[in-house]
Amino acid sequence: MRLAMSIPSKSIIFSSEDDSELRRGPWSVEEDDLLVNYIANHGEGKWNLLAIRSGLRRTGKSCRLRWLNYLKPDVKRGNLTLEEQLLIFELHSKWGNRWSKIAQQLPGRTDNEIKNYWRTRIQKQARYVKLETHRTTTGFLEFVKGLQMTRCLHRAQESSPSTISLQDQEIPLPFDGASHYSLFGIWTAPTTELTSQGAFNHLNQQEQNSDSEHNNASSISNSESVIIPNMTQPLGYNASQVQALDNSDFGISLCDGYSIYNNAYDMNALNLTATMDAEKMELPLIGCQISETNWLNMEFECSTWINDELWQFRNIQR
DNA sequence: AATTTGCCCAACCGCAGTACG
DNA sequence: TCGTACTGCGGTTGGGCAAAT
Repeated sequence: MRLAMSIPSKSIIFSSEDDSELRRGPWSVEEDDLLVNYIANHGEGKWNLLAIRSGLRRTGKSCRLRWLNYLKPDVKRGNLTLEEQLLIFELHSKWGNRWSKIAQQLPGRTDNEIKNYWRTRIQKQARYVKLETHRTTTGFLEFVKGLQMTRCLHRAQESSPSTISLQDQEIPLPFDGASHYSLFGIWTAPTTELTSQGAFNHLNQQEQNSDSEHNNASSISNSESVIIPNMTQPLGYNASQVQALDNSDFGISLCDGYSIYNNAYDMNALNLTATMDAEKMELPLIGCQISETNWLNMEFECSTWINDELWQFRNIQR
């Protein structure tokens, strides 16, 4: 655990002749103590005043951030649990990048922590997916197979709970760099159109509606989601489209049209022409075949699976 | 052993909303 | 009603560290 460093960072601004210069960068242990003691005696709030009276050469803003994200006693440290990952994923699908709102649902977790988690874990997986889909359809197929595997495990768990402990299982997913059954989830982005019948059914619809109007442009509300069944063309990328995405400064865009970097759904990316080879590809684990004309169904089924995974997993947890 | 690369996350920044005089 | 200060939020940056080369 990286704690506050007592060694001043080079980013800390100070002046040899003027000791009142504001400090920046990592907090020292002494500063932490000062802040904790002050708040213990005077309470939170009035951060600018606090910064002045406490003797800290920090801005009030910096003090507030340090307290809320690190020093506050109820701040939970350590890795996010599986349940927390699940909840983050679920809430992000609902609220988008409203980190503080998501954080409110995870006691002890800060918006900053959740934001960092999302950016690092999810982007890493997104890169993997992109890499795979760039070259072949293998990524998608592997992804689907991975899901199928997890579903089998879930079903086994349901039918014989004593034989398989999902909690203890390490279920490798092809798109997940980590070996754990983590909730990676970005792939599920296109599934929002399924929410009326999918995993997020249980979300309070009224709340969804009221929240959707607060969503900023960087996120997508359920009402804005793409209705895949209305599409007349199978999903898929052709080389030029993938190349176009590569050339984009936004970097990561997934085959579902979701861009990690700007956290938006690229509707244009969804309106793609069929480019898959007509040849059929075996999916042994799933026991079905995919042809060009089946890609739409494949996408749809995949969406359903993912929603099911979440839904079933929640049930298992309960 | 030295260097490079990539990941993680604390901290900062700018902006918007709110409270208050 | 206006101006200012405060607070909260989301996006971004950069340093530390460990793994890879």
